[in-house]
Parts: sequence; structure tokens; C-alpha cells
Amino acid sequence: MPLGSCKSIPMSNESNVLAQIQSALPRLSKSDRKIAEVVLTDPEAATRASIAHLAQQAGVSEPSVNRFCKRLGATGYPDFKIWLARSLVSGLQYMSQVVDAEDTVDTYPTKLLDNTINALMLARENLPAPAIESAVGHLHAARRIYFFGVGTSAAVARDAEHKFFRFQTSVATHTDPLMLRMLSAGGQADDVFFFISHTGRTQVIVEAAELAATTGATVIAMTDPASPLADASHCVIGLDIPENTEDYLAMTSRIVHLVVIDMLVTGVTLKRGAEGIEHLARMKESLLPTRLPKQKKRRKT
Amino acid sequence: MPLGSCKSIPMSNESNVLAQIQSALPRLSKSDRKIAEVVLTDPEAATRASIAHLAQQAGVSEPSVNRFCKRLGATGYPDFKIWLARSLVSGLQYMSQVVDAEDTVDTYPTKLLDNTINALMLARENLPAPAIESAVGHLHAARRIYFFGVGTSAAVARDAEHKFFRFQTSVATHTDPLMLRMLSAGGQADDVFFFISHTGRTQVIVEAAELAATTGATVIAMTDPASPLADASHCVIGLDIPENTEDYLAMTSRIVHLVVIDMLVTGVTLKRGAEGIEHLARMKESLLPTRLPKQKKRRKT
DNA sequence: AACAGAATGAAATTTAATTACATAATTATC
DNA sequence: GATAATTATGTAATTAAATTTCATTCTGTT
Repeated sequence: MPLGSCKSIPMSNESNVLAQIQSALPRLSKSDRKIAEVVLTDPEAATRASIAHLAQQAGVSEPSVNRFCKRLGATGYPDFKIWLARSLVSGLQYMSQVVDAEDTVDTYPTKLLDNTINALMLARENLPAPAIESAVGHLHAARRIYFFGVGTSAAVARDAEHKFFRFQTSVATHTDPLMLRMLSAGGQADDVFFFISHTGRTQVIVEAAELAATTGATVIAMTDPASPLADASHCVIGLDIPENTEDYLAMTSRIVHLVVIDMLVTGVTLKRGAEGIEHLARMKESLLPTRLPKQKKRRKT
Repeated sequence: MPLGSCKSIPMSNESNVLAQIQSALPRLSKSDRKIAEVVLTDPEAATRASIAHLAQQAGVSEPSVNRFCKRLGATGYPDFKIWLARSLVSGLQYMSQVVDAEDTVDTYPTKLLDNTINALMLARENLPAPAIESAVGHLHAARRIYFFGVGTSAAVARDAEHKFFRFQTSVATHTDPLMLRMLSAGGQADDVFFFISHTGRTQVIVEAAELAATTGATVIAMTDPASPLADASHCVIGLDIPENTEDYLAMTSRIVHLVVIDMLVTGVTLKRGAEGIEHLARMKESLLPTRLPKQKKRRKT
């Protein structure tokens, strides 16, 4: 059966089933979700369990488990267990963990780190390579670049500005809504407006993007692909980030965004070739005088 | 048979079967060695092979393979395959990878992600929990907090400001060297100066820290523990981040710094208890009107 | 409400792994 | 250097596990 009939869980490359399951979770059917939860809760145990045991744990039938495995791309249950084992690295917890009042300094730092690592692994599975490539093309060709983000994304925009500033291109970031509107309305053909928003529903940002799109400038958005901001943009870097909405503070999305910024900068650097790399080296050297000389290691904690 | 009779292969801890087999190789019997060689030659393939296939490959019988597995400490062949899979690390490259001119959009994004994930995993191993706890204490008690960082760390400081702003404490960030000096010199007893610098040798920052330390204010630094900045501070969150110094752009350290900021915010929130959490919930609610309503999913890539 | 389509589970089937037993090889002992 | 003891190996039988088939139950749609 070439599984054309059943809704197959999109698997990218064979690695990191856990991340795959994590990202597919919302799209899964009832029993598939039950299975997924059992697996995510204790993947370690799942690698040791028989199909019968796992089925019983999840409260589903054995064939359901088998189908679940196949939908993920494995040839069957044993194969799935192998995949699982391979994506099990050094005790990392895979389910998004919520910090609660019971947490102590021994637990919450690890939780936050694990959540972040998971988000990155997930991003690694579903990398929007074509979008990145296209964005790199636009950024490379741009005469002027604006990075716009508010709230948490303002820091990301600032980081992007700081990185892109090192090229000769002129870059700017703003958070002031009026500035956003004015600059967006004044877009020109070879300007790039780069909007950053996890939800893609921040009004100021969406409005600015819509404005910018009418000017002939290129509008790029790093955001949820199913959002008004994405709709308003020419090029969408869509990221599937399981946001812990319960969490008021730690946003894993901005971390992923930052790494994507790194990718874009790297992409542009590569596009510029040897000359670009040399330019960057000079930039780096220029910072040397701002640093104190290296000293003998003498720790202090 | 409680395998007391047969020569059992000494297994260390359950991990890294491959190393075990390797070291046991000379002591093995004829057919065991044949099996070991096949496994070592292509462990990847071995994880996928059936016992019959592996037996045939090695030119031995199936029970021989089974016994081989048991001698290694596994409960049987499938279990052995799991062990094998676990010592074969999934996709993730563990060595820090440098992006070079040959990289394409299919390779450099993954490299950057892997480097970041590795840095976080490393941080996870050597979490300075006591320092975090102490920093949380100071930040919680502070009347006023300054986050200072320049260059890449400016974005981190901005992020910290944005997060801590949500508490009632007054927070500020600055990058202007003169502002830094003036504010640092004017520190008061219940002020906290929080300096962020990967190297800990950025002159402006170190000088500001030294100034602040003379005022009776608390000086916290997130930096290399063996640095002038660390020496000047009361509380050091020391992070050992293997920086790819060849890399001009992507700095994994700032990502780790951001996650540590999350930890600090989380720590302070927990310290404030129910009241603090409620306050944050209100803050979050206050942002709702800035967002457009959620819409039906309609993807765009 | 009635139909398609998918999702699920019970039972049958197939496949794979394990055990029991017999034979061969090795080693030790006289 | 022969022979008993021990260990190693393979064949065939057995058991356990996973998979497929097919009937049933859901789910969403017109």
C-alpha cells in the first residue's frame, strides 16, 4: 500500500522523529494523538516497549500503533523504535514543559533550555529553505533594508540590524508606529521591508506590511504562514513554532527567529563571495581596540 | 541458562555498544568476531537488518547472532538494535561546524542550527545554578535594574529590558558609552547593574562595571568567568560557550545569553509568587487589543 | 438524515526472534 | 595423544511479535 489514501504525517528527512511527532501533534487523529503523547512523555520507555504494550498504554489497538508508525514514514513498529532511539539524545525532555510554581532553580533552567532546544530541532526538521533562499536573494539585492518588529520581536529586529549593518547596505529598525507607517508608505523599488512577528497578527506590523506592499518595495515576513502578515507579504519565512502560550515570558520563537536571521546574514555573505567575507573580517578587526587584552585564566564564580 | 558459563562481554554502562564491541573484539570467538565485524563495518545498516540478514552477512546462524546480543547485555536482538541506534547519534553534528564558501542553502542553515543546539546542550551540562539563583535574588530585590551590553549584546540587553519591564521594577538599557559611565557612577545601594558581554573584555563595559562596583550597587555579569568583567562583578553568571571565532556573524553565545535571561525572568516570577504570575497575566491580556483576530488557517508559503 | 471517507479494532496471518536440542569444536587432564 | 569436559555452533521447533485483512464505528458533508 503506497499510503496515498491515509493522511500521512509529513516527514522530512529520516532524523528526529520526536520533533516530527511534536510538530504533527495538533494535526493528528484521536488515537494517533494518544499514541504520540505516550511516546513523547517517555520516549525512552517506548523504545523498549512492545507494540502490544505501547498500544495498551495509549489505550488503542495494536494496528493503530502500527499505522501510526507507518504514517511517520517508518516501515513498521520495530523500525519506528529504531528511529526513536536515534533521536533520543542525552536525556533531553521532548514535550514542551511548562514552568510552574513548584519549580526550583534546579528544574526551571533545564526546562527552558529543553524547550528552546526542541524548538530549534523542530525548525531543523521543517526548514523553509526555498523561502530562505528567496529572502537572501532579496536582501542581497536590496539598496535599503528595514527590519520591523515590536515587543519581543523588536530585539530580533535590532539584532538583524546589527548584523546587516556590517554590509554596505543601509539598514534601519524602528518600533515607533508612526515611523513604521511613514517609512513603509515611502518604500521604493529596491527597498526591502522585513517584518518579524511570531503571531503575524500584530496590528501595527500588519498595517505597515500592507502599506509597504503597495509601494513596489519587497515585503518579507518571518512569521506564522497562516496569518494576515503572511498574506500581506511577497516572501514568507514560515516557521512552525509550538509556542507555549501558557508561558508569559519565555518565548522560544524569538530564539528561532534569531537563528534564522543568522542564516540570512550567512546566506548574503556567501552570495557576496570572497569580497564580502573580507569585508567582514575587516569589520571584526575594527572592533579589536575596544577590547582589553586577553589575560591568564583565573576563574571567578 | 543464566549465562554464567559462557564468556560474557564486559559491558560498561549501557551506552556506546560500538565502543564495547570494538574493545571486546580480540577476546571474541570465531563467529562472534564475524558478527562484530559486520556490525562495526556498517552499524547504520545493522540497525535496519533482521537477525536473519545479519546472520547471513556474517556467515553464521541466527542463534549465534542472538547469543552475541545477549552476551553484550541486551535482552535479545531487537534490544541490541536499539542500543546500536542509540550510540549512533541522529543527524545532529556534534562538532562545531564552520560555514564555508562551498555551503548552499541546503547546508548552512542546518550547520548554524546544529551549532546553536550544541551550544545550548553544552550550557545544559554546565548550568551555573548557584549563580542564577543569586542573580535572581538580587534582581528580585532590586529597586532599579540596568542592563548594559554593546554590539551583539545590546540586543540581549534590550530583550532583558523588555522582559523585566513587565515587573514593577524600573529597568533601563543603554548603549551610549557616556550614559553607561554616568549611570554606573550614580549607582545606589538597591540598584542592580547587569552587564552582558561574551568576551568580558569590552572596554566600555568593563569600565562601567568597575565604576558601578564602587558605588555600593550590585554588579552582575553574564560573561566568560575568566575575564576582567567577571573580576569586577559581585555575581558572575559564567558561561563556557565554545565560540566559533572564525565565524564573523553567527554568535551562538547571544542565544545562550537570551535563554539565561529567560531563566532569570522565570526565577524572579516564581519568587514573586501568585501575585507576580497574576500581574504577568494582566500584562499579557493588555496586549490583546493590538492583535488582529485569529483567522481560519490558510497557508501561504 | 444519509452518504462518503476516514479511523479504528478484532481476528487471522505472516514474519521474525527465541529456545531446545543435537552436533561439532575446543580445551584440559591424564 | 587420547578422552572427557566444556564451550561454541547450527538445525529445527517453538514462541512471540508484528502485520494484514476485513468488518465496524466514527466524522464530517451535502
